[in-house]
Amino acid sequence: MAKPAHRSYSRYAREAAELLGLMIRSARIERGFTVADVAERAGISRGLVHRIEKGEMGSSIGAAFEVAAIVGLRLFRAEPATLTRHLSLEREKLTLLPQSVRTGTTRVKDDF
Amino acid sequence: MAKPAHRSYSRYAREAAELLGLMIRSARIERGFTVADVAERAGISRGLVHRIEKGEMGSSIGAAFEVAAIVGLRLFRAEPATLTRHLSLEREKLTLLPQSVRTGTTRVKDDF
DNA sequence: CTAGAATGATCTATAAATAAGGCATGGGAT
DNA sequence: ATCCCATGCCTTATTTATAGATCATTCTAG
Repeated sequence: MAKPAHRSYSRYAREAAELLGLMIRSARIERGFTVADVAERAGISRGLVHRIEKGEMGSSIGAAFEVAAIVGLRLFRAEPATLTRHLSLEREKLTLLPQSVRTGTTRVKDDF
Repeated sequence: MAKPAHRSYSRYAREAAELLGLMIRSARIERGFTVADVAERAGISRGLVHRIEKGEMGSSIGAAFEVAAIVGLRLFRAEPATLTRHLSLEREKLTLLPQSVRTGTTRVKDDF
């Protein structure tokens, strides 16, 4: 049973999605692409590109990130060449972290 | 389920999603949250949080961004307080751009 | 102004995501 | 070492997103 409808989202999440959509639209227009252009190159429908640019929360990560890549938008302020490097660093960082979180026990809050 | 779409994604889009997932997982563990904790707070299932952390392309923008917000991850390197400001700037920028793109003419916009 | 084109919005059938639950494994604490 | 519990990974029913078509509107170019 999936959830009954109408999810609630935090303001931050909503604004982040809206900002992503606006940045995608800006980048697309600056590059002279139509919505249909981007849709075809991304292999998705025109309507979906439109919804992504509107920042609708239901669109998939894959579609949104693919569109962002097509219009040349850099996620995480990382160049394509350095994104892989960021990935490696993050993977390495994770191996140093505990692989499961134990609740109940006094969690160390000494973040650094 | 009759037509397996099997979408193809660019390497950049895939890596961006994976990086987002890894950063979410790092932030969650550093804060001492379990997957179940985050799922409950986000109002989604445990499995979905898990898939988001794995960087699966099918998960929704809304779920992923909500989880990111819960674990304290800053999208776009913007603080929550400044995200709204970024939104305003981006909206304003868009009003200065042409509101539709004409394909036929190679518009470079390098007008005089 | 007009014509053509891009955008925005709505509808339906279908494909896919999600929730919920269970189960196996592995890590962390004792 | 044992015991717990978080994680990871399935399956299935249901919900939701998506594709595709269509239409109205708005913008741009001429």
